[in-house]
Amino acid sequence: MPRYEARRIESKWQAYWETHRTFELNAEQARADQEKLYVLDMFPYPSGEGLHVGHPEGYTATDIVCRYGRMRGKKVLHPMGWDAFGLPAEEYAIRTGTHPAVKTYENIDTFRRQLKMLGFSYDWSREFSTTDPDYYRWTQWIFLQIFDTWYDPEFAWTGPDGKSRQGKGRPISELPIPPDVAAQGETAVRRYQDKNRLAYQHEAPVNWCPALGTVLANEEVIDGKSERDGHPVKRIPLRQWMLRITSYADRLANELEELNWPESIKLLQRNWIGRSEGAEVDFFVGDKTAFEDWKASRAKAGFPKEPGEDVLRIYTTRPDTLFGVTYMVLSPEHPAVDQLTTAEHRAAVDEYRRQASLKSDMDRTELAKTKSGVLTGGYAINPVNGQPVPVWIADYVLISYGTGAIMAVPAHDVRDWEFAVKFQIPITPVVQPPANYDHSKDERELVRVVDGREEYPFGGLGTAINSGAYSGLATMEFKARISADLAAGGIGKTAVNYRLRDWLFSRQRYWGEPFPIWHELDANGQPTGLLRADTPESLPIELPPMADFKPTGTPEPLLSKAPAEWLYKTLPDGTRLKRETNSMPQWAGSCWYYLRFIDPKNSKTFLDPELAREWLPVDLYVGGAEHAVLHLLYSRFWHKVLFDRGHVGTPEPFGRLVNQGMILGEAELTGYQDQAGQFISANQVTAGPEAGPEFVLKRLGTPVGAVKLIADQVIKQGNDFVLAAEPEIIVESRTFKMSKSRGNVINPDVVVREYGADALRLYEMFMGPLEATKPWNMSGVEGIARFLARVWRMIADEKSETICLNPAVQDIPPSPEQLRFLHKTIAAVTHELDTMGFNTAISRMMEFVNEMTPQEPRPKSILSPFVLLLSPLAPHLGEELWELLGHTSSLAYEPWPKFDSSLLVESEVEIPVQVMGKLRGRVKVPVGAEQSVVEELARNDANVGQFLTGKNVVKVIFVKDRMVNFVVK
RNA sequence: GCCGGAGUGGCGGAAUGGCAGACGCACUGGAUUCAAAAUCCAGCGGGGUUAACUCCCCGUAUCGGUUCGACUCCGAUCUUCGGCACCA
Repeated sequence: MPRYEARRIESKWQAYWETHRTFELNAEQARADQEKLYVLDMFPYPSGEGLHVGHPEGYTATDIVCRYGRMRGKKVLHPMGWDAFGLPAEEYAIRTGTHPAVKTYENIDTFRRQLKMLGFSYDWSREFSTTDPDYYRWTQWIFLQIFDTWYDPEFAWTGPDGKSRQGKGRPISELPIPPDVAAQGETAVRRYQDKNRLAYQHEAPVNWCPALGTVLANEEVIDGKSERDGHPVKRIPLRQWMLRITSYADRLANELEELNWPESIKLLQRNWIGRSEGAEVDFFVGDKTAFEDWKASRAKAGFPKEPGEDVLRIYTTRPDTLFGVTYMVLSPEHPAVDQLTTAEHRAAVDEYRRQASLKSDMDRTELAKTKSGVLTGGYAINPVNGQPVPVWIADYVLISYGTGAIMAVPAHDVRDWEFAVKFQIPITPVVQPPANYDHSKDERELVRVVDGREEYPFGGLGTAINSGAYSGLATMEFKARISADLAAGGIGKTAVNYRLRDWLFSRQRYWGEPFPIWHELDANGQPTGLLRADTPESLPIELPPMADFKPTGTPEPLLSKAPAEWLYKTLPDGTRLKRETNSMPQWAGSCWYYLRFIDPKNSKTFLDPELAREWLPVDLYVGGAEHAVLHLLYSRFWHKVLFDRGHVGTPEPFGRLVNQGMILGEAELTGYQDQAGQFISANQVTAGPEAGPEFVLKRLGTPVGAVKLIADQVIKQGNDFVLAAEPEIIVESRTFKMSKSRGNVINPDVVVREYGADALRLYEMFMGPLEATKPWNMSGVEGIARFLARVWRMIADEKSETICLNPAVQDIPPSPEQLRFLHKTIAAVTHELDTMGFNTAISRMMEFVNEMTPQEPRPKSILSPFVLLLSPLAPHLGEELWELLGHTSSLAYEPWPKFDSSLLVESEVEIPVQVMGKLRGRVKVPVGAEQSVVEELARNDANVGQFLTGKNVVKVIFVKDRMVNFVVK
């Protein structure tokens, strides 16, 4: 009575693949002369919750591509590993006292078991975790490479990819040392080098999260709260490690061009990098007579690299509005604030700066609606017209962007306008808008009425007015002209800025990679600021044994509690050294794992160059869009440094990127009731205030209860769902992200137990396009399980006691129709797999089964190729049926079925007949029939004739084998 | 606010300029069964019409346009999801 038994079949073939090492790519195969296919999943963080249904979505897609690739004769690299450093394991350690490694490797075991249960064709011999010392040894090694590199923006060169570039990461030993630095001796040279490295230390306000006991990157802070768990974040100054990703900003933006990535992701990255072109301009600080001298000296000496104490350097994208400057703003943290502040304003300035320093990013965002600031009392001189302008400080200017100082042109910048209106600063228009200009929404909101006339800020392009000799120029021309004039006068220069900031690379946690860096100590045990790097031979720097993982409660890193023998050492020359006690962020390990998979066991180098040439770049990379910027930008950055330093030969790590869409929970119907139990339409209800009732009436704010409804209680009316019993009441129908709190999480273990791994795989692929967000539906899984059972019965005998072929399956020649149907299916499925159209590939196979199952007898020669088509998607069932059809070895490397296009040609085709573009009939014609033949037949069609009689056919549109259309008058 | 994606039956979706709704789910009716499950068969956007699955009208968020012909291309609007949000 063997029905389709997923569990029996799946465990049998999983054991088979494991013992036969079916999917391992050994050293010889890796170098074989075959087309390569490197397919990579974004490796998971092995959380304590285990696998989520979102994981198998991408993993199934890549598995299908790999299995299909093998059958197409490619050598396939398909690895899996674990991104296992990070907070949850450490938090668990804090709670329980268990070492993070213990919990981490436990979780990994669970994940591995779950993934194997789904039958993915990973080469498990390549598995590693980012927490393995054998792995993070090389993470540290790459850090040392970055530390050993400086960026030379002028350097023109041709890379191993044959492309010419300007700008290169070069060894620090090649950094030119300015003579004045060299003259100061070796220590000065070392400090100069340290300042120029791609990995450098920097004291800056950071996002300190007391609850997590760590500093977070800007990217990890959302609305002033930690991205993970939403703990509050404060800004405090701290010495941190930074990676100079901004040096690569242009290349990271420009080289997106050649990648086969979704355009939306490329755009996201470009916006994140946020390149802006403008000019830096120096405003002289001093009196008017000194100003003329300064101008003269600048005209001679040119624009200096560092601004010096006698000027305020600003960045602007609109140098053409210089004549409209009516004030300047420094960010509260700007170093020149002290010097500029007059005695009269000292107290107010100090208070404002104190307030600003206390403000978290969240407070700043909340208060963004109103501008704030205070006068310093200082003045600077506008270089284009010699006018002194007052200098303010305000927190709408950020220290981390541009020069931390702006020239304010209220007439042409909405923020400056708002500020100027509030503080009654003059507004001088210097750009005339085009005649037909419509103000933007932003601009209209800021309208003010002066002498009965409406005035608006204007941020667009126009014609210069009130701008001295430049008046009358168009904005773009003005910009170019004045930039050149400023440069000639040594007062300004063109400059580029990025929204992207350098990458804050240190964390204060235990469970991360230690830095391979030492700090030199002076006689008092204080750091001198000089650094020593560990040698590559001394790697890995393993995490010290520790029993207490409680945060220090201060920004002092947890590793500062490490044993002294780990923390300190003395060099033969007597220099005392202390280890860097920060650890690397979780991104570090995931920045380069795709490289290690190519050569995971190598103990001599992080990646054999020959293998790198063979396998890079990754051909297909699949994962969630949540990594659209951070991980993908960081990885690309590291890869480019390794490229510049000659360690990899491709400029980009991931050739093709596909983002799988999110899987949402099952759709939920919600009705709303007031306190009396009376139903209320969903459009009257809105989310309640924070810490109040969850839902309230829109108009009255009174609390409203939500009840879950079942499908029978609801009907569709127009665009709304309404109560069947009270059709005037609109109910809400929507889907939500899966979350523990909502209780709509689907556990893949349960699905596999109930329906089998093949059913789960197939269902996730059948739900819709891979990239789309789509809701889960358990009866859809049942439908897929039914399909698999139908496939089983098409080939296997369900009535027999033993597992054997269905008696209808026979060694007979196929009929021409069967053969054509098979070849149509092969052609369609092949095309769908090539374009990753898995949902439609499955539809085609369903059609095949619907067509073949009723037929008896069924020729084996038709069913065998079908099993091959099915096998990448449902590999367990595929193998089982393949065996049943008399084959003795795995189908994993069986050649993919070819289709004969001559068999696809039908002799007759039915084509639609349209009159004025409306379908009025169909005619059957031989394939390739000429217009005259088809037209004749079409005119004779009774129904078509009805629409032609009494009309004048003015034109006939004919597309061979597709359609015919009569245009009549 | 800005940027990007998406709106097609009760639901997931298919069709990317040429027969709208493939395939699946749900539902309805029937067969089988003592009964049920499973399975099999049929129907399934709305309205009208016919002796006839006959034919007609409407229909892919809304409004307008291009075209012999538009779910598909263009313009505007609405809704929704995602990202960014004082970046000078």
